[in-house]
Amino acid sequence: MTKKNEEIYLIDGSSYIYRAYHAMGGLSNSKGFPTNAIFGFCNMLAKTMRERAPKRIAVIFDAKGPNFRYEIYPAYKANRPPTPDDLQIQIPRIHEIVEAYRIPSISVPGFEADDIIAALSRLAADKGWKVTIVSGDKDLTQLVSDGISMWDPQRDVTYDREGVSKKFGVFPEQMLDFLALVGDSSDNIPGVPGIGPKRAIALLQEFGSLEGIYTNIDRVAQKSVKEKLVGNKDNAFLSRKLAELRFEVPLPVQPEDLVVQEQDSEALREIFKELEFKKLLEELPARRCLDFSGYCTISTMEELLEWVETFRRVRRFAVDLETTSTEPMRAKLAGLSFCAESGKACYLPVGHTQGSQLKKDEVLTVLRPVLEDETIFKFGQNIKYDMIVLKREGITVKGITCDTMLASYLLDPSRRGHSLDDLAESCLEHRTIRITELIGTGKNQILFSEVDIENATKYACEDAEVTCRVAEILCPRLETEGLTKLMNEVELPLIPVLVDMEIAGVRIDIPYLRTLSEEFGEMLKSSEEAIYEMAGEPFNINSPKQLGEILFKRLGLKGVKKTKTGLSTSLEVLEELALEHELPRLILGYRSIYKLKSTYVDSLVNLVNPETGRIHTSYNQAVTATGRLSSSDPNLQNIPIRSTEGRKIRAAFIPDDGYAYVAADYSQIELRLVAHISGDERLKQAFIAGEDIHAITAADVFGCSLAEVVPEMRRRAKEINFGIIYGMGPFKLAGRIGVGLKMAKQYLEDYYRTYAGVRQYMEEVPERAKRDGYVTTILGRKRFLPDLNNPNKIAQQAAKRMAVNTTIQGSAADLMKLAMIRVHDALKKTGLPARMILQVHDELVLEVREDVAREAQTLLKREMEHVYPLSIPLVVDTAIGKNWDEAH
DNA sequence: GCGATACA
DNA sequence: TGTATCGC
Repeated sequence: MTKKNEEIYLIDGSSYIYRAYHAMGGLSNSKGFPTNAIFGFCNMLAKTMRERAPKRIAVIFDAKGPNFRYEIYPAYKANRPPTPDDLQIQIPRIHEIVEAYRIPSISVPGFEADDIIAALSRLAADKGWKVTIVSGDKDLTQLVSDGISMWDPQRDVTYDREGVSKKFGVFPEQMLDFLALVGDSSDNIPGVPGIGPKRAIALLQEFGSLEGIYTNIDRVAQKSVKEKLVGNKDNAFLSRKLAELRFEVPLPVQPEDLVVQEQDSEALREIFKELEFKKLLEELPARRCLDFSGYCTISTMEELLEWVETFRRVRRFAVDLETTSTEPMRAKLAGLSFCAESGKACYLPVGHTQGSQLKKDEVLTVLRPVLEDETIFKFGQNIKYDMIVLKREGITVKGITCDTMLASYLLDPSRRGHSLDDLAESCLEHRTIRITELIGTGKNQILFSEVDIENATKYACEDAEVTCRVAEILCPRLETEGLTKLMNEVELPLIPVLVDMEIAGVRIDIPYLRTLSEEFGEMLKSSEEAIYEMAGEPFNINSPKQLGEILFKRLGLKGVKKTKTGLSTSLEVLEELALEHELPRLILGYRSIYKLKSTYVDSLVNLVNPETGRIHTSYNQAVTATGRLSSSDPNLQNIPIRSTEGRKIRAAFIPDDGYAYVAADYSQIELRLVAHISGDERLKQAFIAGEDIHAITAADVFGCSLAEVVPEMRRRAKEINFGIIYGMGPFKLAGRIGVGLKMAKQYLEDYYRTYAGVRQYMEEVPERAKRDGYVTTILGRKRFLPDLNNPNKIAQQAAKRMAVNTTIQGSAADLMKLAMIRVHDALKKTGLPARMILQVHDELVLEVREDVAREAQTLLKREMEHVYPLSIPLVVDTAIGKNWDEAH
């Protein structure tokens, strides 16, 4: 009896494992457990389940041990190296995952997965079922027929009879003969040596089959081909036997039994969590474990006063604002939510377009004393945002004792994603209501103030409750990890500093930028013309694809360098190519100008806030793995520092009328920290003596006196010093200073001989980190480096460099943050008409009323230099100017 | 040596 | 979603 409309999916498990393993190198979770094969396999499986949702399905694996092919041909797969360890340990997890999906899995001793698939697909096809083989392996296309097709979810292509022919040039029934001729080096199947895919296709198209070829062997025109075929007839037929799939497999199950059951989502959640498969976790059915019944909307003054009483009584609560924008300087307040104890939360709408609400001003008047009372503790998630919005409403929030985003960041700065949604998932195993569920996405997005109050209440109360609960989990964790002090003395006190900086913003010289835009535009135009001229046709220079066409096809330059999705056109490659052709040099110039023009010159104007007339760069405190701040809109860290173009952009940052800039930057803070932390006496002495450190290094490395150091020697020494900080290898160093590899090695050797303390330090840091699992900075900031135990040597080396570099960069970041807090305090105490407006790299910039510029300069230098007691002096260079460039 | 942001 | 360029 044939059943219509029945279908079955047969997944070629083993081949996906190998494919994933080889396609993705180095993937592992934060504990260093390799996950590349599992990841690739899971994605394939998840995609199949998501898009096809088959009722009948099985994953087929190779069985352990030999199979019949070895008996026919002992050398079968002989050249295949044994399964690598880091793949082997992934395999049990893959089986667990298949089990958790409740998908039947099959393997049969003595047979390969391909044979089992062959047998099953024939059985199912005979019943009239539609069979889909899930695989990317061309060997299996020999099974494709009317009822059997093959699908590769990775490339998302389906092969039916025509598809196979189109892709491989032969029909499914010829595939076996094709394989017999071509062989398979990875399985050590010989085929006919000298016959490649092209020739095999031609032969099969002409003679139909292997037998056809050999019965008509005299008609093979090319003599050499004929000789090869004749000489290797046995090989050809042996190869066919090896590639031929067996249908008579003793199957442990029948196709009818291969029914998928409901997946065990909890088991999958556990596994994905451990492996850190974020996207797959996200795809699991949401688990919403918070109870909304204790949530309420505040719509009367009585209710509000009652809540305020509660805040005064319990003396700690979580706050969260709902607004109309993610940019705090543009956001309009829609409402506030609070949570003082788990299970209970309230939403206080003040700016919704519909529904009855209390008046914002009255509400804020009632809330102000509580929010500004520093003895009543507040928790928040990225509370800097809320503080900016509230400060614009005239309220200075005090008493922040926990920011869940920062807590999460301190606990694991390399983790990406410290959003409330992430924390709810990882700390509470709760899937929060997503903002897009309320306001939609893209063009149809509405403002939060337009959301109806009932839904807004659920959303906002949930956020407040999650913040409260997460704070209760993360704060004790900070304590046990020894991070509380860093939190209380650095990260939390830094928040009000950043709040003031972001609110202050910076003035931009718009007319100047317009002329600069024209100037850069002219440069681009002429550069563009020259490029088109040289290329012979106009094209989109910014498209790496089109550029690649021109460079490598049209001009025939050899794109021997890097690839991934085509040939690379990176700086490195273009510089190499510049030796042979002028065009790459022009492209390089074009690119740098274009980037500056588009990301700074033209976009700075768009960032100007219409209300304040200034730009309000946002400083992110929870992004970098080393502890540095990052900035966006605009990203100040990326403005070229030395080039004329970069300086022109900095000149667009100007102080208010009657004000000046005072800029201060730490001189050599990283090398100084190397001296301090490593305790290397010679390096310390150099800094204590206050000498030019690069010149001293030059004298030490090149074995001469300080007076004999010429500029070129100093330049090389400078590169060596950089190399030390960034963990540069001798090869890279050689490239940078333009000497041979041997010479660079010698330099490093000489350096380490002179500064033995530095060498010891650079060796000890990764060792200790390997023991502890993390490195620490001068103020105890941690960064976990699981890759120190990664069997992948490349990843391990990288982690070693990060270990050293993080202690240096991270310590510098610690001190800079401390300095910002000190300077901010000092300015407040002295009441100087000055405010901090920029922080970038190792530099701080104040906007100061002109008449007190010198005073501010002295204060800035003093506070920064005495930020923290060290065994070497910190030196800060300062300058005053009428724009940011001048202040150098 | 990689990171962070921005653009295609 | 991926790649490049600036930075440290």
